Amino acid sequence: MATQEFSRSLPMMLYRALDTVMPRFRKVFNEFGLTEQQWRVLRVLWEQDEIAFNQLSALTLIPPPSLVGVVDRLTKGGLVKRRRSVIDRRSVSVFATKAGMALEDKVRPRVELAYAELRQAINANEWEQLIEGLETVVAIESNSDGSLPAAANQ
Amino acid sequence: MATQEFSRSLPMMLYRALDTVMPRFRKVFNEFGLTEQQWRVLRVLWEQDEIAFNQLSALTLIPPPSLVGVVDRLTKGGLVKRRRSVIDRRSVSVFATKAGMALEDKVRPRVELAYAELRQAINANEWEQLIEGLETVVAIESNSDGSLPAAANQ
DNA sequence: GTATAAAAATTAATATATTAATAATTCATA
DNA sequence: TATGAATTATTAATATATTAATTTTTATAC
Repeated sequence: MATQEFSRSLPMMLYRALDTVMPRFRKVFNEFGLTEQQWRVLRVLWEQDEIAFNQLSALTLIPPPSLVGVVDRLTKGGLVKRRRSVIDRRSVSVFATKAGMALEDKVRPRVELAYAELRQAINANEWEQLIEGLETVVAIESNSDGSLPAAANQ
Repeated sequence: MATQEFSRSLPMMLYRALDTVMPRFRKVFNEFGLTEQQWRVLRVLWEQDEIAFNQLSALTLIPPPSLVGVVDRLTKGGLVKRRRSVIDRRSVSVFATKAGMALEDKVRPRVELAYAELRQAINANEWEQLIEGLETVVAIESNSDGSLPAAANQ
């Protein structure tokens, strides 16, 4: 039946994979009062003292309009702060407060344990192939209109 | 650097893959005034005359609280209708109206063309391996608490 | 048969995604 | 150097996701 074809399409398989793996992580985030997106922001800031807003958006995969709210709520929680650039007053950077930095020791080991358990559930070779396959997808050139370049159709 | 490790983690790679492939599809949906989720519902109803609400949720991967609104808006647009079961009055089924069915001929070829273009951008073998890898992930047993079964840690 | 539990859809509250538009600033160039 | 274009973050409007709670109905146990 063709509905099966739909269920096994690349987009649906990607969504199903996320639905399979993310709940175990979100459970950890929620224990610390964090949302998934808030954790992603902190995860980046733990390794990068201060980062431009647009780079933070790129690294966390959180679109700018959403990131505004995520940073707002992290700021309200005392975990991060904004700083406006003096050189280019359009741009804003974000950095973690002491409280935000202190969370790393508590949260990160728990998340990495969940990740290790996930990895152990899958054969190492297959895991590697999967990541490589996803990198191939990500490497697809996409124009502003979302269409594929002509060179790809060969 | 460890941020690279984060960017190549399975969840982030899944998100990046979706961010790469979905815009070209959403562009088509939007041309017909449909959201991605609305299209998913119609995509199922085009092949299944009438379907239980909870099965529609499972097939579309739209969680029930979200699906309520999606079906509401499709109903308001005259594309689907609800029917309450006489046998079990808790359950509801959904079916496409004539207008909803008529959309198939216009929308589906456009979506399938976009899908074909996407497939051509990736080597056929790699595509197959990717889908298989995703199926392995989806097959992971997940308990209600989100942890992996002990048998998986071997 | 009745109380209790379970199931199904829904509501509620909050957070995030999507798309378009806007305000402030900087850049480019004529 | 003034002006129009481009950048950056943000707001706005709507749709969806997440989690918990609720309502209605059905199933179960006693």
